[in-house]
Amino acid sequence: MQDDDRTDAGGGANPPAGATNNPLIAKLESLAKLSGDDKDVLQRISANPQVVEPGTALIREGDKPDGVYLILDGIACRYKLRASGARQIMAYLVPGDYCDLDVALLKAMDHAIGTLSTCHVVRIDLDTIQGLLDRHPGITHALRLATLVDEATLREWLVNIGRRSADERIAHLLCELLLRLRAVGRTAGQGQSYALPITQDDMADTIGLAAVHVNRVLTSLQRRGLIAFSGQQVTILDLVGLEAFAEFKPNYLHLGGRDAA
Amino acid sequence: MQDDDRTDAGGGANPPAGATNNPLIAKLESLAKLSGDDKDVLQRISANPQVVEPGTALIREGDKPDGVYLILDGIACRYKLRASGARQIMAYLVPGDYCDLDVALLKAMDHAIGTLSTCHVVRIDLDTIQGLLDRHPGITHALRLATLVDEATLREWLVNIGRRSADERIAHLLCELLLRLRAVGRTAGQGQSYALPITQDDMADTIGLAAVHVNRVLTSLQRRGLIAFSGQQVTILDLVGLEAFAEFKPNYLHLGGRDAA
DNA sequence: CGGGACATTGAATCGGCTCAAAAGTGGTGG
DNA sequence: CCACCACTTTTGAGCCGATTCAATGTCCCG
Repeated sequence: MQDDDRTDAGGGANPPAGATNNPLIAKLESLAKLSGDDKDVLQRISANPQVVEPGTALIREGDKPDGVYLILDGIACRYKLRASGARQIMAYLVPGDYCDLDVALLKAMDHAIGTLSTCHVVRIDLDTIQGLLDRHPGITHALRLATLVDEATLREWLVNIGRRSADERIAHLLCELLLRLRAVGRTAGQGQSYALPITQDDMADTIGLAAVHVNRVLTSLQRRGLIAFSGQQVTILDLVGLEAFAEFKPNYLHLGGRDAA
Repeated sequence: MQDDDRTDAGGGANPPAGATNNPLIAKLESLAKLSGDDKDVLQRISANPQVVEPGTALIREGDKPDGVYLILDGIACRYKLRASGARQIMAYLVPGDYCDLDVALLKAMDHAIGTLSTCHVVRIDLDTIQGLLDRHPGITHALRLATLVDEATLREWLVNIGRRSADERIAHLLCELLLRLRAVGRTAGQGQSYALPITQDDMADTIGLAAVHVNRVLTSLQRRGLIAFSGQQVTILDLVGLEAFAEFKPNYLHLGGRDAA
């Protein structure tokens, strides 16, 4: 939809002042040092993204994966479907995220990947990836770190669903998204707000709740003055309060600077 | 406690007929081919395990990890604690499993690892690991596959907690454990039963339920003739029925042979 | 202006929780 | 060998958070 608006909005609060607009570079730089050459290569890879409609499957369960998708704009996700049609979303792919560097080692995907919003996506074939890993140790290292963070995030989501109340779960998710989007320069305002182009249904399938209840919780969080919505733009009005409420500890994101190790 | 009894019990139904008793070798062989030399090296690494009491922390959240723990007997787990004391277990480490090959890349652990039962454990230092990765490509490949399976398992647990009922969750967990323990030769009977040396409290913290309710569900699954308990030995009486009930699809374990890819 | 997707609100229900107590179970020391 | 203790399992009763079902409201788009 209005992705071009968002590009402007992102200009407000990019964290490493004067960073690229390239979310992959920004993400990897938040985890490790990259050389100028590394960045050039990554920039070249991100050229000419294709635009994908919301609700498009990029990879289906059972497929033998033959490439990697890099998200440059929008939100995609990993998910599984039950026979009943119930869906569980297991990860969000925000700008700078990519899927399954080395899943090519496996014979078949055990889950699907699809877009939640309109997305700008680049497909990178295996040879390109391999070349990258062979010739750019700095990138390789950063990508490995990123993989570890993905795993840590997955674990935190398990804690979220398993041991937090509905209100806490949503608060936690909103905190996480703020930090992740900040790291790739996709926040607006004073770095307190961001576009969240997903439906309440999507959010429900993310945190193991029913959509109706997600609605009630969001309403309640707004009434308490913790967050505000205007359309699909979320603003965290009281980050400290929201983090405390959700018992959010950002350590699992392993962000280089600001918050803990 | 009676870990020596268990060693005997395991002798009943090792899957690749005439396999080693070494669970790490068995596990890796279920994922990839290993040379004789590879197996020798792994066998040597597994020598002289130390015995660890139930409820011992092997690694604490915040620690800077300096080695890898390999489980040879018993069950350990990854977990996080909330301020309230609530615990979420995020993974089981059964014989042949190990923790965090390359977590040394990170500055601090974002979760803890501890034993649930008495365990036989080997600590492998980073140099040994590095030597293994440098000199044994076959092992390296198998270890990478194992890491992917760990991730896939974590995703399936998220689906389990997020989108299955209490009964289905427990049924699913019991199915998964049967297959995992079979793959490392730790089942007894006709490969339908195994030792599950954990409390109902542990299980509750694993699947996001209260211990009392775990008890009721276990009782109910027994009444329905799907499983049987004798002490801490579980027997899956009707695997087909249990899998159907839990909607268990073993594809995410990526086991080489028997069940799908 | 009409249709479709999404959000919002209400009412009733239910799955799983909390609290509480009783009944094993195994280990320990006298 | 028995009594005792701590831990775990089992069972009951009542409650509450989240669900389902259903209706209404809102916005966007053709």
